[in-house]
Amino acid sequence: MADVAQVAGVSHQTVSRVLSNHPNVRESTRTEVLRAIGQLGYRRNSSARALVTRRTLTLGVVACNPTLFGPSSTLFGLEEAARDEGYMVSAVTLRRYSAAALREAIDHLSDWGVEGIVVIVPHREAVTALAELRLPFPVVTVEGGHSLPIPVVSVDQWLGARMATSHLLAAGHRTVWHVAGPPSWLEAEARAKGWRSVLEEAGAVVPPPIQGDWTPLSGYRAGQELAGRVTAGAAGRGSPEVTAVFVANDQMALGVLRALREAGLSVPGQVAIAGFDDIPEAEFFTPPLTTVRQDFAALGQASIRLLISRLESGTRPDDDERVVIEPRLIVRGSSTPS
Amino acid sequence: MADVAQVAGVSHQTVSRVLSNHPNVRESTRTEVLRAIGQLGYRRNSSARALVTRRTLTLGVVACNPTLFGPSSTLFGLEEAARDEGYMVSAVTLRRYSAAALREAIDHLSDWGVEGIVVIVPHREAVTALAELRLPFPVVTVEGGHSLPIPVVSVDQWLGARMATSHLLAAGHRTVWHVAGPPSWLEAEARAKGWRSVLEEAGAVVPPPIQGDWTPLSGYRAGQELAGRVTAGAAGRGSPEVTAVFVANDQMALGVLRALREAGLSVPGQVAIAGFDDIPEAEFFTPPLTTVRQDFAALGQASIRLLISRLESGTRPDDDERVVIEPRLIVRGSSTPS
DNA sequence: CACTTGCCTGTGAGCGCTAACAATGTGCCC
DNA sequence: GGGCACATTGTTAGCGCTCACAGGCAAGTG
Repeated sequence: MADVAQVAGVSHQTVSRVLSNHPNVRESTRTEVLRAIGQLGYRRNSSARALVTRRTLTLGVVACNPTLFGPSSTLFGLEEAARDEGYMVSAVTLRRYSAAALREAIDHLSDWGVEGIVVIVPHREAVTALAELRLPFPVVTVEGGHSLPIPVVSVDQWLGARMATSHLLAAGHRTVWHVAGPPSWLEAEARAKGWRSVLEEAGAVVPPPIQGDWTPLSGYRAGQELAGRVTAGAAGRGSPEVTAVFVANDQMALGVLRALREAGLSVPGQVAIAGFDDIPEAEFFTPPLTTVRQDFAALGQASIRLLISRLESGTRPDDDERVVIEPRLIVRGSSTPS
Repeated sequence: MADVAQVAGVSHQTVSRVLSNHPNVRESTRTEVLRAIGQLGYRRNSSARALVTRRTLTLGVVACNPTLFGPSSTLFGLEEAARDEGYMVSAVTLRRYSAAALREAIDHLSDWGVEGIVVIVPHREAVTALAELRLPFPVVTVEGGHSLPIPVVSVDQWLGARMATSHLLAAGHRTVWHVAGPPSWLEAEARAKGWRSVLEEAGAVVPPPIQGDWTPLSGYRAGQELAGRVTAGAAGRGSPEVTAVFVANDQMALGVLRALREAGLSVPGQVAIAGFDDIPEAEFFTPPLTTVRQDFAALGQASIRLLISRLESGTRPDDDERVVIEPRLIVRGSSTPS
């Protein structure tokens, strides 16, 4: 910066003012400084700047498996929004979903001086641990559950599950089976609750949910079990007939579809299926999958807006701030005869 | 740090030595300092440290659409590897694939003082622009093409395409059609070249490749065109019969499968299909998709290793350094009668 | 004409840390 | 016992930047 000042024939402070868009700089001086900057290829040192301003303009993100469509889309929207606001995003991924792993990830981010973090880990243990940490900077969670005093941005999972389940019931099915996500995942829990609530309101029998782990393989296994029930159905084993299934995510739904097809069952003829997420592939499944679309990018943007508003207000407003985004039911061939 | 020093009854320099694991510190002093640190909840200021050491320990990543399975998996492996080496990763995503967008992304990273960057943008224009930028820090590309003087880490796309094509030919097909990715993508080009080379070596007719854009929808359209040819095939329009198709990625292959099925064609009975990537869903397509698996996580790890080795050697070794990872053919039902 | 006002610019201090050097204490050799 | 090597600690000087303040100059005011 001293070099630039010398070339431009001004003081380093004037160079600083030009770079910070300070108003009180004569136009001719400004252009002269900018010329010198261009000539020298100068870039302001961010560390020195951060040191004196006490602002790193960096936000941290803790993400769970970012290989999945949802988290990665959220991250995408989040990064874009942060960049527009002049912040940098540093992401850390979680290998295990333990409290220790979360703490380690947050420590790592703290070491680099992030001003705030977004936690995209809809996992009960992790979020609980998060609430217990008293961190010296603001935290926002995405899908972090509503029972903790941490601001959260989420899609209404409960409502989405209700939409899918109601849609299936409305098509005339007596009841709707459910392939659930792992119980430690908050989203899985909310979806299961939504599903159950609709059945109870309708006075329908609530079949035992089948446990999956989000992967297509687990969906496949669940599908095999369901197929077995359909085939053995006439024999009557106390459980209600399987004619409709709400699967907690699209990947598992893919596995279910395959298992049913292998068992010779037609979808939606014999069994209607609905998923959750609306991954790009869902429209091209066999048959195209009825599912619940989540606006992941909006989730990311909202989380950044919330985080930055706390950062810049400086205040620590209500810790129970909530942003809820509505999901949308996308009806396709897996639930309606084509 | 001064506070810690006072509490521990030492100088700030000793505190610094403890934090840097300097050898010459008496054990009793070290524990005393650590105790003070714990008591005060002190954290070393990364900006001040970066300012004086001239090391930010931050790496930048420029990624194209990280919603896709490949890039996001690479990013995942990359971040993990970087963290193990004590670096932080800051990622920026590209909205458009222009030279200007790339420059903007890199500027953004530079402003935050990254020590080096990994560019995961297998796009011709972007990579060419990258080669022309003379950046003051090391750059490594993932799938950045081998024709430029930039170190690159990649899966051998050409070989992967050859594997898939050879596999289809070996099954007895006269020739193999190809649904290609956008020509501006280096991976699309390499896969098309590999496909073509096998056909030429085998003396097979090379059908005109059909252009897609990586999306399931474009695959679906390509599939409709192919289905049309099969049905009209007997009429003979100069083009060879469609009995096998190598699709440049799994998402498009999904679209192709659906279009063929809608046209009443059986896979692999009438048309055999192979894809590329091995996304988690591929195994559960109808039928399960034969595809070429890429080890994306290894790609990310290798890119970090390469980048850090340049960083720490300080030297600027051969700019044509290359790491090539072998792909693997995964044979499933879409290419072989079950 | 002195005085204020507003604009523009320069000066000096210091953000929190590490590198280099200086200073102390401790043990060992001749 | 003097001197040397070594381990341990303290002192000082910046790293490159922004903030607070001071100063200079032109224009307007009483």
